[in-house]
Amino acid sequence: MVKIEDEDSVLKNEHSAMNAITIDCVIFGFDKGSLEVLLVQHGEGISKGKWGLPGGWILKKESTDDAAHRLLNELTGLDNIYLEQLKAFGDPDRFPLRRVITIGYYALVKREDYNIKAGFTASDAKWYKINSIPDLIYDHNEILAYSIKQLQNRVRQAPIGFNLLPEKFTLLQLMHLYEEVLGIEMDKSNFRRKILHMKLLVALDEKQQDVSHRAAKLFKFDPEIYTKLTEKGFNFEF
Amino acid sequence: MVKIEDEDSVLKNEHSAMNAITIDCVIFGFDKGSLEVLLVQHGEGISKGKWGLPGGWILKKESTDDAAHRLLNELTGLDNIYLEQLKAFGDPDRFPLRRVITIGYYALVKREDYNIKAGFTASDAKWYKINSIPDLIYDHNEILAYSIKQLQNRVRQAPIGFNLLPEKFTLLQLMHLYEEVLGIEMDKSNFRRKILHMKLLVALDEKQQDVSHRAAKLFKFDPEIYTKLTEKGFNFEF
DNA sequence: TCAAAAGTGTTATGATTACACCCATGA
DNA sequence: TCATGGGTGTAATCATAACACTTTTGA
Repeated sequence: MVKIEDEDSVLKNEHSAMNAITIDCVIFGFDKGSLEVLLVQHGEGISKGKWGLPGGWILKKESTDDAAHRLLNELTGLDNIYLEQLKAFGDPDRFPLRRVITIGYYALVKREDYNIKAGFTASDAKWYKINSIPDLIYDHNEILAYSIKQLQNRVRQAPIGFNLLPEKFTLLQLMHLYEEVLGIEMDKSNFRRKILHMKLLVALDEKQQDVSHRAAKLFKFDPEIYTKLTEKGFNFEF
Repeated sequence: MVKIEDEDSVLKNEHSAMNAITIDCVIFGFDKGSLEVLLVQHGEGISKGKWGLPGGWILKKESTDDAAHRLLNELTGLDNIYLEQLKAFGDPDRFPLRRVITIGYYALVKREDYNIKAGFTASDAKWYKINSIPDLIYDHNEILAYSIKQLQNRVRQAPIGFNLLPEKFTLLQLMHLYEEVLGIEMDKSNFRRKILHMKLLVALDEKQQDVSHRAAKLFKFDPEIYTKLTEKGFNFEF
């Protein structure tokens, strides 16, 4: 079971893992027009009941990236999650018991894929909307704030936003995602023109189901053009 | 005296500092139209004679940012250097003796300010042009490559490039800096229009001295607009 | 007087913005 | 039939790219 770096695991895990460095992970999801993050609750110790970012220790034989992937998998059961390192957070007083530096990561998951792993209950892990985040343990509010800025930057430079959407999506869903992440309003018509002009999307022969208005065309993204744009970046200046 | 993380200091410094984490720093300079980095030479141990990035240990009571500033100051004598963290490099085999994770930083210095510190000789530290970097110790070539990419990104989003130039500079010097960092050619006329249009620069009542052609007007940047643009970013899409 | 760099001006093209408008569909 | 979102069209404005041109100055 994944733990957030807590007072107990500090004492228990020293022998089997790197003992001055942890991983903390901001997991983003997008649901009903809202950007959310997955937080976990401390079970024991002095921070009992408080929420924080999921995290844990780095094993002696694994890279930090591997450690982050492993922790994510233990929590969500998902492989192949989009994951990027943020940076290291190294304030000497960030962790109360002793000096621990943490490496921040952020992940983008499709909410349709997400299922809480056995070992976790609804009271252990919960999605929080980005604008109603509680007071978190240690420096986790700072890490979260940094991750949001980073997401806003990255989303305008590479087509990573798709990792938050279902395989098939409508143009307006995509636009709402950008509006929510960037905190701005966009023009429907101009957005359509711009995004279609990039040739990144493939129109499907399918329409939305079960909506109480005109059904919109569904799109997916072209994986070939996606990798091309991810490598050389793109300019999404809204 | 600054050390790059070497086999000796691993053994000597364990008691006084964080022993599984180091700092490595890419120091960029701009001289005669070329982008350069400052490398230091290993004095002892199995990597004797090889070049690497300057780096060192993090003291128990200092933040990672403070550690990077301290190491830079010990090496160059400079305070107030422009410094940004890159990310943590955490491959389990990156350091040969045992598991050490390093936090990469990059710094931008004005070559006019730079003076090698007492304790260093010319054979200890040397500027290398970006396109003739030797084979470096550990994963330092990887860290350097990453820092160049990061510099290219940042330079197009915030006016940080000025940290590499003297206080007073001509528009063409600035343009050549961008050309060198981004590895592209630019149009003089279009560059002038674009950069002046941003209102970031202040024209001085001074001209270049001692040039064998028409002397160019000197500029400095407006610190107020500079901070504004640094906060909200700018778009330098060349 | 010539080379070298400083500095200005012009035009075509394309992207961006701010709209207004029509369409399809379930309640 | 009306509310809701889906989808199209257009004109004004602005940024960019490519280019030719003039000016200044030391050697």
